[in-house]
Amino acid sequence: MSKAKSLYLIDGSSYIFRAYFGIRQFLSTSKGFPTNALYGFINMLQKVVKDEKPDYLTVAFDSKEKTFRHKMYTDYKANREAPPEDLAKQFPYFEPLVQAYNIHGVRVPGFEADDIIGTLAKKAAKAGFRVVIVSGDKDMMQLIGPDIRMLDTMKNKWFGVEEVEEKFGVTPDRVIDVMGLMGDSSDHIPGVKGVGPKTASELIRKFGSIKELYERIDEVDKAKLKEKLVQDKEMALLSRQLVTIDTSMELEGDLEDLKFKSPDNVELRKLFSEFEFSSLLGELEESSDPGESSPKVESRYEAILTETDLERWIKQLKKAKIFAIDLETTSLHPVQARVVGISLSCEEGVACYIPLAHRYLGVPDQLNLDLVLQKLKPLLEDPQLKKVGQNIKYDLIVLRNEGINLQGVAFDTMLASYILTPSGRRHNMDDLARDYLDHTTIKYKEVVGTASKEIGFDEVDVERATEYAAEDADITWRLYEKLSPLLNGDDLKLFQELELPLIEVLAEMEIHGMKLDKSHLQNLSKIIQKKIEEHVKQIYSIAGEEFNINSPKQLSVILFEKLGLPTVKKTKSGYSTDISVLEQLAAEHELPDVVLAYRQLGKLKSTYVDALQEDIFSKTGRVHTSFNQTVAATGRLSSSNPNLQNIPIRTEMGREIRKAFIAEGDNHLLSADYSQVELRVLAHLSEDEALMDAFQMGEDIHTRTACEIFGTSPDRLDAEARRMAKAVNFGIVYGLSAFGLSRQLKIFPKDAKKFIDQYFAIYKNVKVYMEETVAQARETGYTMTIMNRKRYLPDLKSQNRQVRESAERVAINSPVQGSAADLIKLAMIQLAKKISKKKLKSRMILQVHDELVFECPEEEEQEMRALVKQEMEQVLPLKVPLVVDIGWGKNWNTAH
DNA sequence: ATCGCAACGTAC
DNA sequence: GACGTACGTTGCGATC
Repeated sequence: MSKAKSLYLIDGSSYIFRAYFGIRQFLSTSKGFPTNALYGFINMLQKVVKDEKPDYLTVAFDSKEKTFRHKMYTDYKANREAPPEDLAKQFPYFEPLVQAYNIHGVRVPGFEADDIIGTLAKKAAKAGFRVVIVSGDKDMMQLIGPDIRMLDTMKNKWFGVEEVEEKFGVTPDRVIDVMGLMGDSSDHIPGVKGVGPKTASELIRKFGSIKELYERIDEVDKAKLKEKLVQDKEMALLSRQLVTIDTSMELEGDLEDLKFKSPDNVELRKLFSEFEFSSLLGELEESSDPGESSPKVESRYEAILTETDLERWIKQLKKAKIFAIDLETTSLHPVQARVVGISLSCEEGVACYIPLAHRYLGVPDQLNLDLVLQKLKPLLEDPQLKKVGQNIKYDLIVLRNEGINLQGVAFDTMLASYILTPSGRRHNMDDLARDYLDHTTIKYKEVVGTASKEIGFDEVDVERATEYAAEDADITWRLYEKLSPLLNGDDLKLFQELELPLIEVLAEMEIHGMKLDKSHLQNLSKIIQKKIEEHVKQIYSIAGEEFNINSPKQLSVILFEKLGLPTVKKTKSGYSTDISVLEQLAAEHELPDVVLAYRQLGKLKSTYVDALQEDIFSKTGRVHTSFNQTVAATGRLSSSNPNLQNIPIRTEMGREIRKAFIAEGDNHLLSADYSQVELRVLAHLSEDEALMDAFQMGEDIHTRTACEIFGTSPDRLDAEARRMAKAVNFGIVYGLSAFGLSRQLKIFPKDAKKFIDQYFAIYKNVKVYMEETVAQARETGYTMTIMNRKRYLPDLKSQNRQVRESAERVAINSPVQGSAADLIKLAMIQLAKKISKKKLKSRMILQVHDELVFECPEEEEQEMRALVKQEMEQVLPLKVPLVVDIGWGKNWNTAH
């Protein structure tokens, strides 16, 4: 332990930008003042103060004026865009903040933070300090030496002489020469054109410096390179000067001024409350409690390589009754993943990693996979021993492949976070650890290697794998301890009664998968390809030239420049060519219709015919989607890899694609879908007499609405009127506007408004309900579903009308969409239970929001028809009946 | 080569 | 700008 006093030099300006761009979540005060950069900056400061306990500390800021570098080179930092407005607003508060921490802040006109830091670093190192530069900027690496190191708090990375040599291939004092040659695009430093980091480093290693390089330029053997170097000689010399940090500035005062005292809590409290940082305020109160400061958690991670150690852990876990588990595997796709290692934790800061299938030269002796699984199996299958995981559905599926039926799943940190805050944040472990534990995790990418050469986890060094994997279990455990007290009341009920039991149901569905008829898809591909080629020919001939029809940009040129068609709608970067635009243009020219036909076929072919085949497991001929439980803000599920929730159905060709979704062997598919479930939910929630009546009488809701709006009887109703009423019915749930409806129906906004007014005149309480829902959400901050699923909508208070109105539509839609999601999820759990209890061979295989698909043996048809209908319709007693339509067939098209 | 975003289109 | 919730493909510019 060195006794030298430590000096930490923080690169303030760079951190302000990094904090702003690093915190994706938009933070603001209730008045809408942005605070995300301030928050990130404070986090960094706290981290340095708490973790590093510096003896001396200063924050350096860039000069507000142009610096001496601008005078040397007018283009310096020329491609820096002006800071975003949100960020600029926060600028004035950083210096007061630093002051409140009782930290000496420095800003010198005409100089950058780098120069201040460089000057202080050299001075302090000379005076015997241990210096740490807190920054992420590679420019700073030229300053590193035996007594000067660099810390990047955001990446939790330390840089010493060795790390610099690793990065630049040269010692720190030669970094400026390397950078002079390679330039720095972010600061608009040119360097030598065509010379990148690799070449630059090689050259400096050979010649020692730029000066030497040009003196011995004839020794450069590659002619091209030599030419480039000669051409840009001046630029190289100038660039070197530009990247050179000034270490001999005249600074007022002396090092003793930088001594770190304790923060001025009164000032800090003022600022934190002004920024509305309630969690920071809370910490402030805690820390000012004398004698109660909790020590930082020391983590103890170990790799398990002997049976003795394994037994010791098994004993611990049994004693704990609940533990966190996390698997490392060979694949992101759980159905084909094999276990590489298992990590476990049942105490904060303590975790183990059991490497099982690491394979690389010199790998230490690992415990046998089967042996370990056999030893752990009784624990994992014991429902009394509770398990905690982060996205534990994944681990459940992988373990199932290894013959283990995980029981006793009591907590999923990802799911808990989703219940608490379904939207506006990510639920992955890295983000959760950062936000709830203020801990920066080791990133998976950092372990499996850099972009270009990524290795499998089984090739990762056991020591490194342990650091990473054990941390995952530790963090999962700590998140469990943090989140479980936050999850209470309605949230806890929803979690325990709906989302947790659903995990296993979804896992079974994913494991089972759905059979696809590959040869049918291959045939379709050929047929569609032919049609596409015909369309392409026709399009080229009409356009008079060949171009990429898939490129909206190129298509725009043809439509709007060459053919001179009128522009209808703009996108961010040009003119829109989407479906509504092309339909409108079809009246003026023959091309748009062909493009529309081409687009439709192209979409179907690329996404649903060709790409889908890639997802078929060749062994079984089945696809295994992932049902994500923590993505949709309303509580719906989502499906990916492949997405089976948006398989076409509306067009003839779409239905052809559905025919490729088949049942295995003699089995059949049973499809059960809720009829008008969202409108029924709306009737229930609003208790609107007319709407409830329509459903209670078993009427066709679109026909009923049409008759009411147009004042006719069902037998005299024309199809057109019913179509419009249908659009109104659908639109209502989304919070539609007269303008939106008019565009959809291609009628005048005036007429659309009439329809909407008519609608609300009939369904009076629907309007009342919507207004009340928005008002209540504004009051409480969130909307709620039938099962008390919350969705927070801070934008309801936005000053920006557009933002606010959008939030209001969300407030109207979320309870309806979310309640429908609750209903079907509950039905899924109950159905799965019944199917298992009755020992049926039928399997639930898909959920598409209001539809469930089962794969059934023929002899179970009658029983399944009755069971599914019964369970879905009676899932919860609503004020209107729920109706389920059942279909049966060999493929999804005929079953639906 | 790889990444990230925009535009578009499919479903409910 | 104007109607909610998702995911995947393609093009294309930026980055390495």
